[in-house]
Amino acid sequence: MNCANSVDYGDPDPFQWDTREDCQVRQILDRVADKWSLLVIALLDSRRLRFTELRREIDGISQRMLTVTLRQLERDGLVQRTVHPVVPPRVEYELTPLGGTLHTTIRSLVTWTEEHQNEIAAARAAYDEREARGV
Amino acid sequence: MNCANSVDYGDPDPFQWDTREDCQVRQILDRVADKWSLLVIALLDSRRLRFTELRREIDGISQRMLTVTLRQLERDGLVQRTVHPVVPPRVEYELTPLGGTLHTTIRSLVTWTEEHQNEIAAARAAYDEREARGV
DNA sequence: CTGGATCCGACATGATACTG
DNA sequence: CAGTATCATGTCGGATCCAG
Repeated sequence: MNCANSVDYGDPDPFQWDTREDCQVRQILDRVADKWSLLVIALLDSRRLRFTELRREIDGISQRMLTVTLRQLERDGLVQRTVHPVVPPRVEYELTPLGGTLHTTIRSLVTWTEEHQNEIAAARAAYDEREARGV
Repeated sequence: MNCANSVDYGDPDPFQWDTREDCQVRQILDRVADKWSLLVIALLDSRRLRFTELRREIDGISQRMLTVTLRQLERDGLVQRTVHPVVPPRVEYELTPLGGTLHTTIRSLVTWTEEHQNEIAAARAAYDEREARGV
């Protein structure tokens, strides 16, 4: 990880990654790999969605968490928020160009999960089975 | 999302994803996109690392969380745990073939973050600046 | 060295009520 | 409709101690 944020402690690991806590890359990873952020970004593909539409699409998200998540994504320049000065208010969210590049990556993560969910389920079952016999 | 886990409620969204809470894909996403899991998988690239080595590489992780994370990854069939019956104990962790496929995807997420960290930092600064003026 | 078990506090999140 | 504010809570995760 090329980490702009932390001083050089020396002793780089063989993969050139900075796994230190104050590393900016790690902080951003926590943000974009967040449970709700992931879903919002994956949903907003070239669509503009209203607040309520997003809320309806993402089952289980509370109003508060949707608000918080959208604010963070907006702050990070990944999502564009557009307020239409009408009544009742109409606010639309869409990916910025930067957000679009992240969308691709996150999509591949979702795709990986879709493609391998059965293997994972099988691995879990096998593990639990071994576990049960062991105990 | 092709979701093996939940019944069909009808009304699929235009992108064919299942964003319901009981969706298996969402549960797996939460797991693999977890803060610590991400780092462990990203670090274990064709290397076998011992528990203590991992702990040293991942700054800020507690013993407990490393143990918990590794157990989850092992259960999901992403990480192989090898115990050498020596004293003191020697336990090594490495990616399974399945874990290797995930490694690639996660690496691309890390790479994205590395490449765009400056844009994000700039976006944050701009947002905070606007915020400060607004208030 | 590699954990398991326990305790406990902090923070993230949910629920609810209210507002422009 | 799209939030904000407040309060309640429960989970995550750190610290610590112990064991094989």
